[in-house]
Amino acid sequence: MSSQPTPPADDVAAERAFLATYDAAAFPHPSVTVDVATMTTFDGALHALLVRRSDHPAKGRWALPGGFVGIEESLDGAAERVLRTKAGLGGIFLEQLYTFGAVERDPRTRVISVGYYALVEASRLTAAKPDVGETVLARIDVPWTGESGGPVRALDEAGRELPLAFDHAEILGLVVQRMRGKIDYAPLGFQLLPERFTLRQLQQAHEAILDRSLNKDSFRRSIITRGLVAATGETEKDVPYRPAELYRYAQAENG
Amino acid sequence: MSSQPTPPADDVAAERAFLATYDAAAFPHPSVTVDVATMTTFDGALHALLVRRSDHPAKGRWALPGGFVGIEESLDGAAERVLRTKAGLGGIFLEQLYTFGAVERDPRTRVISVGYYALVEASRLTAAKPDVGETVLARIDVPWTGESGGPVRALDEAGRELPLAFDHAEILGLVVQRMRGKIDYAPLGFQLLPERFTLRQLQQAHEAILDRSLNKDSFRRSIITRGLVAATGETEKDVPYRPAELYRYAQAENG
DNA sequence: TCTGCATATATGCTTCAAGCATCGAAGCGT
DNA sequence: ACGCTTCGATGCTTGAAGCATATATGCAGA
Repeated sequence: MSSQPTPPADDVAAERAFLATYDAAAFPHPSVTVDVATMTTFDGALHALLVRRSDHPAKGRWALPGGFVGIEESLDGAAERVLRTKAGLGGIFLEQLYTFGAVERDPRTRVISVGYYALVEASRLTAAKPDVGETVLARIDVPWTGESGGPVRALDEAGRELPLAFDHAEILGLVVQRMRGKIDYAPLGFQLLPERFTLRQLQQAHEAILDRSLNKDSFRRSIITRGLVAATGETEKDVPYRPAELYRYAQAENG
Repeated sequence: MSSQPTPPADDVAAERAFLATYDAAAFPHPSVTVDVATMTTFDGALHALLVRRSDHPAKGRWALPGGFVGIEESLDGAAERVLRTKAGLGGIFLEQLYTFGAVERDPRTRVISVGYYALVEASRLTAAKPDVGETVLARIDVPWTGESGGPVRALDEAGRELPLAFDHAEILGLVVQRMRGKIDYAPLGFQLLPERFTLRQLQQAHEAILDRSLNKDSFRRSIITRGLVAATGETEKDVPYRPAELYRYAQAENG
């Protein structure tokens, strides 16, 4: 805030003197990690990237990619680093979710975890090659119950439930809840689609997030009248029915 | 999550052995604090409790009450403790807001701050006696601009702008933004009023949060038809006009 | 080539909530 | 008794969403 008045010069000197003697390591601190839920949609459902833990604690269980926050690294920077190094992804939507601070959430020691979630189109996520052992794109099943979704389950392609490490089921539940609360007014759906998409694809992304079907005409009208999309004039190709027009995201030009 | 399968017995033994040798203090950690914005409404505006910093850094500036998170204390517990010890308040609405993790946000050392906000009725806040030096109930001015509010200013009763420490202006801006986004569907307004209140008082609380006037009839209809309030049969007293009926909050009974 | 099919896209009707104006009701003060 | 202020109800209008219907378009198969 550059509009704030500058303190008197002698206060500045006193502050400098204080800082020179401050001992940051004088008392025990909780550790801080970031955990990143990378979400995408396909087959009409939300999916998240999970990695199988190769070490204790929770060895063998499935977890969100995460890492400790460096001493000279911002939280956002740490989340970007985890996303880049553990999921092989960069330049995508990434937003802080919530911070989880229960004392016993990690059995090793006191760990506070700042949860993030990222959104990416499915083709980029399946093409990305994470360099961290065994991974899976798990279907995240959180039944629609109006407000705060139902129980959280992570399923593999065969429908088997994957056991999650730590409190990561809780984190994923909050990710889904946040996405459901936000998609009505924030352009989350576009982050899950390629640059050009049909309105049907956009609706399917919304339906996957919400876990409920939407009225087709109302959806189209709402998206178009709000000026969220612009027609490209092109149509989809190689479909066995009438091709739909391709649209692109048009960042709200209101006036 | 008790529904998860139990790992095999030998894995449990291996995990115990691992934990016995884990050294939590082996690498440098950022410190973690909580900062609590205690909000109330009166005179048609939002107000926040601020304390004047008596020590460096930022000596003399106004700050949100805060404190370091203990090694065996949850984040929510730390926020409750700060609220109790530094504002003299307990048993009120308290919710996590966002976590601020820029590297240079505190000049002492690396400090990550988990922001919380609390809501309380004005009479309880003015009656509470914080035991931490000089305090002020600052009017928080964030102009309504539709989406993400305007510039954040903290003003004393005379309208003078109070200089804020660290990134606390940013935190307060996010508090207001969160409250504005949430009040349409969450019962925030009731937290700012006594148990029994008139619909006019509730509307004034909403208007103070939003910094804009609301249509009286639409507001009444919306609140009543959503079943958010129940009439008590009593009316307000000692008013120089027709007394309005007193209502109380009725936690959404939908069926 | 013609026909059927699946989907896209446009149009109209109904329902419901919000904005807005009007009007009577209920207390208090002069 | 009268006027003032606010409460609280009623009705009208507008706009968005749900729903149904009708037409358009491209492909596949007879």
